[in-house]
Amino acid sequence: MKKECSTPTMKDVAKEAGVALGTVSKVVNGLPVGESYRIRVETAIQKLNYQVNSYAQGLKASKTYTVALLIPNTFDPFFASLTYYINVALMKKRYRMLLCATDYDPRLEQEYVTMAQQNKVDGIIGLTYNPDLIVDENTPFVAIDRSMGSKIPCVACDNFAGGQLAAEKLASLGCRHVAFLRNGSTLDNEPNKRKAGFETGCLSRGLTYEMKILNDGDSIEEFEYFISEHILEGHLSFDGIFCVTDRLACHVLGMLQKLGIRVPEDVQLIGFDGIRAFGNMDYLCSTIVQPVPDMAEMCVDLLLRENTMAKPPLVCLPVTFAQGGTTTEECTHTDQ
Amino acid sequence: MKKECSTPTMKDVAKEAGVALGTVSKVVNGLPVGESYRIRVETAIQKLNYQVNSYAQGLKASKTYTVALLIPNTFDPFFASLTYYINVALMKKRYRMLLCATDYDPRLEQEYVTMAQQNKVDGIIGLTYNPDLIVDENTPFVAIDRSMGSKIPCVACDNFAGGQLAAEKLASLGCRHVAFLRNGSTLDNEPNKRKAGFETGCLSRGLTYEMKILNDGDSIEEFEYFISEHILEGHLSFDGIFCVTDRLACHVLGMLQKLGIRVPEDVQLIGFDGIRAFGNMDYLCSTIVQPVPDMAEMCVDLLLRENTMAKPPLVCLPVTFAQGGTTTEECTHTDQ
DNA sequence: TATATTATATGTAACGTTTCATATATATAC
DNA sequence: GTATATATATGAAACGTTACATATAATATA
Repeated sequence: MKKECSTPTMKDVAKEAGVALGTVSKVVNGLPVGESYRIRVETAIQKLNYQVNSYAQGLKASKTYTVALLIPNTFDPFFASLTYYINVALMKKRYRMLLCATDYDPRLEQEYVTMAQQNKVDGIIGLTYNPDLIVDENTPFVAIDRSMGSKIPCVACDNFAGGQLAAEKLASLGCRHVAFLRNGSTLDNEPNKRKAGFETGCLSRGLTYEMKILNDGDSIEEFEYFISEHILEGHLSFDGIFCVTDRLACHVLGMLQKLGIRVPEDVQLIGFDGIRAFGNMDYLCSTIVQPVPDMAEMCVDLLLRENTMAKPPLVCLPVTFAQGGTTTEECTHTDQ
Repeated sequence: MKKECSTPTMKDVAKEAGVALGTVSKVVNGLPVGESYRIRVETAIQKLNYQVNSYAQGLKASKTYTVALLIPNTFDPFFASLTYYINVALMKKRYRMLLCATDYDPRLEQEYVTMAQQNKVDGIIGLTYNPDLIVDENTPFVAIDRSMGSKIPCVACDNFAGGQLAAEKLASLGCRHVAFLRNGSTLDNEPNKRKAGFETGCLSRGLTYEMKILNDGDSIEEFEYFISEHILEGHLSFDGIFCVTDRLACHVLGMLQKLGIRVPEDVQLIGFDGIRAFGNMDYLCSTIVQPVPDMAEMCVDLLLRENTMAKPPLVCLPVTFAQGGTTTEECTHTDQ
């Protein structure tokens, strides 16, 4: 009668049902209300096709059931997988997810954090690269792969153990002299522990090793020079390579093939992350697998934890090795 | 003095600056206001670290600067890329994005639509599989890859032309007898026009062809039987294959290699989508590339168009061919 | 100097909920 | 039949904004 086009409000429902505003609110929120009232309200809701306005709810309750996810992008398979599983974990708890693709841009990261806070999100999960990121004290924040002080919990896989595992795997496959290749962010983040873990593993298994670390901005072709320099009479001076990511491992695989070096016959290659072609097919390379679904669940749990129990500053989840064709099958009995 | 812990509101800023509420609002929204007032308000905002509450704004304006994206998941590279570029396009217009991963579940799709509407989003972009999806009349909706009636615009690449292009490419590479392989959803959606386009292309270039179409639930292994059945004396009876997606093409590539058939020497293989390893590296296979960034931009443009100009029911964006190693290099002069 | 005209700040109502104190109806006891 | 206790519905206030009608100050005109 009054306003035809706009969406109906609780007031409209109340009028239609001939009850008070508060009664409608109770019905909508499942609070106890007389049977006859409930029915009248429910039919009115049906008739008007009423839906609650969660912005009004959010304003009143200052609880919005929304969480922001800051992540560089969604096309990197690791980020894509994390995004998906965090979305699922949030949905399971009836939370919505605001996606914020930051493209590794510290300025954009800060902008998104500010925006998220204005949006009164109930929390932020962030895989960020801005060492000076300012997050408001009373917006819960969970970091992925980066420690941001003792107040902010960080979720990561056990990167150190992963590095160790890679070394041990190479050792048990018969490698003697190995290499570690790393590129990407040089910030002090959790994935950088892969190097320390790998060194520790090499030492404990008697492997000698060398390293090639690229800084931000260095061309990935540097790895090709590095590899070429280690070819003597058609042979590579090392017999195993551990790359800091599967992404790098795939690059390196291409370089090795171009140089006529066979994988895994001439050199064993292990990556890190557990990337599969299309998400459910074979691993792209032999790899240390991050438990992405568990990490996602853990982020959400930590973020939305109600109890005041102190949140752990770092949660490391276990990694596993997966055979992906760039290492030989393990022979358990012979020690060549 | 009063409430220490809670976030400051406009009222607090007004009190701090000694001005009226409306003046603060004007400053925040960049409306004209006396210079001395502006300075006083801005310093107060700085001092209190005030941030607008966009839930209050949303309630008042019934405009939330939020758009929901419904997509099956983010780990499929095509979806991941779409998600990223839509996020970027929205951000460019200062819109936020609510990510809704539906896992192809029609029930979940409907649930997300309802949720999005309650959330008073300004619009929904959806790549959905529920033929009966109910979307409220006054929530703008843009579909990707599926026509949902004349009222709802649909954005897609030119799938028909893509099919044609694949056929023409195979023809110009010297193929005589080709095959079309399709799996995935059998709903009436835009990508299914690839088949018709391919047939048209084959006919116009004098190629004979056969098809193998799998229905929902059929095992992908069926393609392996199909291929095996067409091997006579170690030779495949066709010399070109067009797969409905790169994903399928990669599967088929594996099958062919397993069967000892060389690609592209024995058979040329073309996929569809334009998937690259890790988003910025080589194409996984020779492919018809969808213009994902343009499609993303178009979705956002159509969704947020202010003018009342009738929205086109279907927008097809041009595709291109990309060489990805599963076809031979084109020899422009000889016609073998 | 007094008046008309403009420009700009003020403060209140409204957006659609939830909550809580109040009012009403129902049942129980005397 | 009245008084008391209990249960449940009611409606106003509040959440933090924006917009508009009103009030105030500043400027131009006579």
